[in-house]
Amino acid sequence: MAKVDTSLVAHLPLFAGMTPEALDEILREARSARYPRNSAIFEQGADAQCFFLLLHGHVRAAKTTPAGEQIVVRYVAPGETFGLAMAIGAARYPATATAVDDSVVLIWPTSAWPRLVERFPALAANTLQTVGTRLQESHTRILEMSTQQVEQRIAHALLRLAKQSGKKLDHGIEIDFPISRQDIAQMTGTTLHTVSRILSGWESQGLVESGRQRIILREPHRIVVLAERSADNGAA
Amino acid sequence: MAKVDTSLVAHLPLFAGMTPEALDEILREARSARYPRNSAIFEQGADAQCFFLLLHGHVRAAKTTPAGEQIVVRYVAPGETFGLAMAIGAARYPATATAVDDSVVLIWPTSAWPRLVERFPALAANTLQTVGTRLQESHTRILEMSTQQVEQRIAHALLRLAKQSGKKLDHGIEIDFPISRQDIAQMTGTTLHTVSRILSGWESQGLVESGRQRIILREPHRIVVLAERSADNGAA
DNA sequence: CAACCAGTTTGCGTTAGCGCAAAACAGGGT
DNA sequence: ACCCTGTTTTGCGCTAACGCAAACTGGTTG
Repeated sequence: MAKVDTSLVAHLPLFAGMTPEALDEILREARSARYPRNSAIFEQGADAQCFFLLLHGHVRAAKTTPAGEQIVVRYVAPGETFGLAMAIGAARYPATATAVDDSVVLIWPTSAWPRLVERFPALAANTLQTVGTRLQESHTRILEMSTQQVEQRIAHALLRLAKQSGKKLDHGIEIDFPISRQDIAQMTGTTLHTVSRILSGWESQGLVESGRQRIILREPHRIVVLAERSADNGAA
Repeated sequence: MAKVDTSLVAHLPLFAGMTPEALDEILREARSARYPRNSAIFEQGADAQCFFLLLHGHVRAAKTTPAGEQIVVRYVAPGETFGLAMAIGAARYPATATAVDDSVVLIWPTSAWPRLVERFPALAANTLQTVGTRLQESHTRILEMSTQQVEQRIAHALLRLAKQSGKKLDHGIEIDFPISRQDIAQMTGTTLHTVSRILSGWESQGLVESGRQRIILREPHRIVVLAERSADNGAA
């Protein structure tokens, strides 16, 4: 089994407050794997045999309705865990995970979780922290969907992506993984048509520069203004 | 300090897998309090000095935007915990909690949490389970808001309330705490006007019976049909 | 018992955003 | 270099739901 360098992951929230020996012991139970761009990591409904830690790349977690409509639950950035079905006592994955870029992950068998938690209680505490934060973010998203209109939601979504996975450019920030209009629509609860129209509008105002699965925020500050503008204080 | 009967709470998920002695020790750190109907338990943004376990009554957790709009995050039923800001490492409550009915709660000081978790690791594991479940429910809600129309969302919301806090009647199920049209609107991301219109419609079809802060589902099965109907297979 | 008040109902005009359809576009593979 | 496929753009009509305004209801209070 390939050895994982502890120094690369020691600083992650998941391992906060752990001794190097503990970390070493935990990592010994993991294997690593590479997923090429656009490959499935696991499918919604499959039994949750493993949980994951993303080392490199980007992963999209999406949920599908019986009718086949999808929403993006979140984009996973390097250093984050995903596929934690066992944390909530679920036997099956509640969402589908896809590598949107060539990705490298650490993989633990779900069966190892109880033992690891027993031996390293900090693991449960740290995971609780993470899951709690995600719950908050979820609530914020619900709040936005309930109270803001589409343009503002898209602005927020892009700013969040920029913060989480933005690559600083000379002038602007680029979302550094492939993302389509459709994906943004599924993050914000709208349609790809509406997203396209809005981004076109922004592009003609010089706020963004975008193309095939590529988005650069040229004027982040002005986008923040859009995001925070309430329903009535529209354009002058 | 009033003594709490362990047998009343021993079966709760929060205390799963704990010895009676452990439970006793945990309960010794708690005090109990009573909140009359419509009284505030804590406010969004206040520092999170305590966390709570609801024994009797019902509590509404709501989040407010800077602009003053509200959404209902969830209704807390007896046996559930709330105000777990410390679980996610937040210093302040992310939402406001209000007793919607005369309620009795157990209260622990947030400061006791680290010690309790260290002494009883199962506490963290159980809480993780709970928070994880709530995260899933959140995602389901986002999915619904993205893909379903208002009538279906309201149907789902009422069915959920009925399941969580429904009182079985001879014919039908009554939501057994006061809930207004406005509240339902804030749960489903719509306006009280729209909720009122839809409930009026249902009432004239005999699906529900409702009045001032009171709702009885008379035909739960037919409401399930409404909830599951996809966008296109409308009325015959 | 009357006045009040919070919650509810309903009508009506408006509109943000959807849905369909079709065209333009951009890569990647052979 | 060319085709093929997946993505993006844009036009146009439509409608679900909003927003405002006004009337109504039933429980509570002085």
